[in-house]
Amino acid sequence: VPLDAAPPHTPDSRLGLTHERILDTALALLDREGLDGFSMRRLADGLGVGTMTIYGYFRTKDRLLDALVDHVAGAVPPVSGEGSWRDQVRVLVLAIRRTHLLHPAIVELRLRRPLLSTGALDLTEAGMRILRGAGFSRRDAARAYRTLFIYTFGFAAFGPWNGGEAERDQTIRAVAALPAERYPALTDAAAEAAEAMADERVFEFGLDRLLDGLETALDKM
Amino acid sequence: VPLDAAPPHTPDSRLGLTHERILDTALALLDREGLDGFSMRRLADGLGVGTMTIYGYFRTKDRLLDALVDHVAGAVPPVSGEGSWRDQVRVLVLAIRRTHLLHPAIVELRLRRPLLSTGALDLTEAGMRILRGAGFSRRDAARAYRTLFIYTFGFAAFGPWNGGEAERDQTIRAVAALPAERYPALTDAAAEAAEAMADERVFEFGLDRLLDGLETALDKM
DNA sequence: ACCTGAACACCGTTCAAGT
DNA sequence: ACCTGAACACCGTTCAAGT
Repeated sequence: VPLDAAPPHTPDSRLGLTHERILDTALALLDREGLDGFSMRRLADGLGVGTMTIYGYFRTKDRLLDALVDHVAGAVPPVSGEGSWRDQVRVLVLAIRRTHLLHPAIVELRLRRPLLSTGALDLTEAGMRILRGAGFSRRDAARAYRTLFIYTFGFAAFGPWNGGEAERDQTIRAVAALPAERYPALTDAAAEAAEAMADERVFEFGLDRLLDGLETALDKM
Repeated sequence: VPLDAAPPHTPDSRLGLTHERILDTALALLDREGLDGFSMRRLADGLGVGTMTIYGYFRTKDRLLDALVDHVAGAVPPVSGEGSWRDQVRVLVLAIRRTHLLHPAIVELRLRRPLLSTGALDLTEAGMRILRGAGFSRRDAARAYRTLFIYTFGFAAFGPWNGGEAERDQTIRAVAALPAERYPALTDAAAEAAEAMADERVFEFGLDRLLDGLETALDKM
């Protein structure tokens, strides 16, 4: 488990190339084309550089992707320490969510990679500070942060389909058209089920339930 | 949003090929090699068949993967309707979790695909039935199921590293070695934080908090 | 030293041909 | 009709060569 995705080598570029510029261009390509459309060859084209030049800055494609994940984690704005612990957790979690929703492919990448990069650790530290300050034990704070973290990334990953209203209407119709004998509970609540699959507010609904549960556990300590 | 990943075409095989046999072989290959190691060419080799033969059964690789996702969702054992709604939800969610933990690559695939396959709908129906029976409104039941579903898949996806004890010990050491000035809360709880990243019980901790929160909401209705 | 084209071992899928 | 090899347009990465 490498603690840092830090660049192994920093050439003195003759082409004005830097890790930063490569990462920015790579992120834009990833946002535009998705994971499937992203390739070292296309990235090199976008940078106006030979394919193999990138390998002087990142040893492999995987290393570059690791750095990209950390790059985005580092882009989550720091949160202020004001308000109740619930408010602070909400702000932190929503900041993580907002930043990562801008880069869906990054969420996908996180699945396969370790989380111990500097960007991720800063977020963990922020979360642990809030929860410990609220009075959670070391163990419960660690578990609570992990739960909140996975909930947030789970929603960013599996959450609302980015499709528009048309797709939601289609989903409602599809669910309503299911055979009622086999799916009684589902067809009875077709509109609500489709809405829950597409609606942004479901994230906050679940988050509030989770925070309620954590508060109950805290009161019992 | 296609409601069913059903095969578009079923040839009368001269080689004893069926969709079922292709899917079983594909799942074994996927489990063994991961998403990166999975290819149509390798699958065809495993089946002792020309690569292009598979295209007579599944129109593209993506269609085959869709069918595979549904195949696994359909393999979740049906749950009995006994006990409190909390117990029933726990049993359902743990069944989904257990089945999908056997096939990590399937969880990864779910990220990119719609969820409206027959296998997934059966699980939604089971969940909705339990929650509606407990007394949740149509809307809250739909939201609660979606939250539980995403929590479960989020944990299956981002959850415990499959690494063994060695990796966990390494994580503890890595976290403990962080600079305490920058990561005071994290280094103070290094062992607990590492444990939360590797420990199986964190899933149930968070699930219980979520169920507590849902119960509170139910009581207020 | 920084940079790169050619080459290697792979992909998914089209298409025409084989039975 | 079912099945398939060759071919096309791609990959990531090694390696030797260019400056």
